[in-house]
Amino acid sequence: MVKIEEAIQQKEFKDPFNKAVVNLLYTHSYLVTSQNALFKPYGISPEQYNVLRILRGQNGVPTTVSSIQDRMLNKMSNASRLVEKLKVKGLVKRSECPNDRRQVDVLITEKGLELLAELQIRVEKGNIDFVHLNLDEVNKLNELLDKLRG
Amino acid sequence: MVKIEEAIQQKEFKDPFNKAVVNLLYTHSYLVTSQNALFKPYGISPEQYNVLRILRGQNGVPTTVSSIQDRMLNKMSNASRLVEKLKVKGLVKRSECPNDRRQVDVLITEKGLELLAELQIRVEKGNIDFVHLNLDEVNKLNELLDKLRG
DNA sequence: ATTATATATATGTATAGACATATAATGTGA
DNA sequence: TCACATTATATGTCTATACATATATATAAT
Repeated sequence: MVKIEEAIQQKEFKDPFNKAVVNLLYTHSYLVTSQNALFKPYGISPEQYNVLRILRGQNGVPTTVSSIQDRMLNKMSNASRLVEKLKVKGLVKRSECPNDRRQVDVLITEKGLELLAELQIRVEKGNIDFVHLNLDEVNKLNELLDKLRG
Repeated sequence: MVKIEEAIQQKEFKDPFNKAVVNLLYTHSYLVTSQNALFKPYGISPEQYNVLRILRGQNGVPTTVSSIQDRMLNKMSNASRLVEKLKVKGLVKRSECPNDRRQVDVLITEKGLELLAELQIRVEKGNIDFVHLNLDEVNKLNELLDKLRG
């Protein structure tokens, strides 16, 4: 186990709260770097994968762009552009919403579902490998992260 | 306290390990968004702030670009370009290393130290506010994050 | 000394995040 | 109806991440 102090060669932190923020940023980078290696061969980014996951969760019910935005892991991201990229790859379909022409209905395609299914196996297996905690510890971590955000 | 399931409207996760990865990505976004509001008025990004912090930690001893890279929170980042941006703002100085002309010595300037000092007060205060945990909990979180990375 | 290899830094390019603004459609109140 | 605010989506721009590659210098091998 490499403590955060060693990992970034910083002797000490102002307090454990500031240390936790740095630790979280650093651990985030560790996870994302690990995940990127998985996504690379599939020509899709983690963020695009996440959008596909959201769409599949709808079970065939079309979703608007703003609804995707609300459910994204990063609220500051840009659902409109991600959907556009997925459309270019043929992984989603976009259609004008009939009752409100401002809205856009988004649906995952068969091709999207197939790619997602294949990717998901690897991502879920990878995530277990990346997290070097036992079951009690990972449950505790989830609890602390939920509480952290207030 | 908002559980991750509510926050991103996902009913359940494959297992607590996959939940933890998603929880970490989401909590990271929460922290970064909170921090950005602090940095905005100073015309500097969190990443540039982090480079300044690394440089100050050297106490006047010049640091090479690759040494900065090693100590960054995100190892995939680009120290060369961040240093260039800080130089344009007059916050760091770059000079060719005499004993190895491939290397570049980087030093924080007076202006950089002043900006860092002013920012640091706000960032450190902010970090305490953002992390809604008590002392025992935050210590436990640090322990779990260190262990998570293996 | 010459060639090959390794290292330090810089640069090119694509995607995403952060944030402001534009555009179009809808809803609301006078 | 008309003016005005609101909402949904798209777009523009800058910074950072991710990763490949270029360039210069240093080191090692022959």
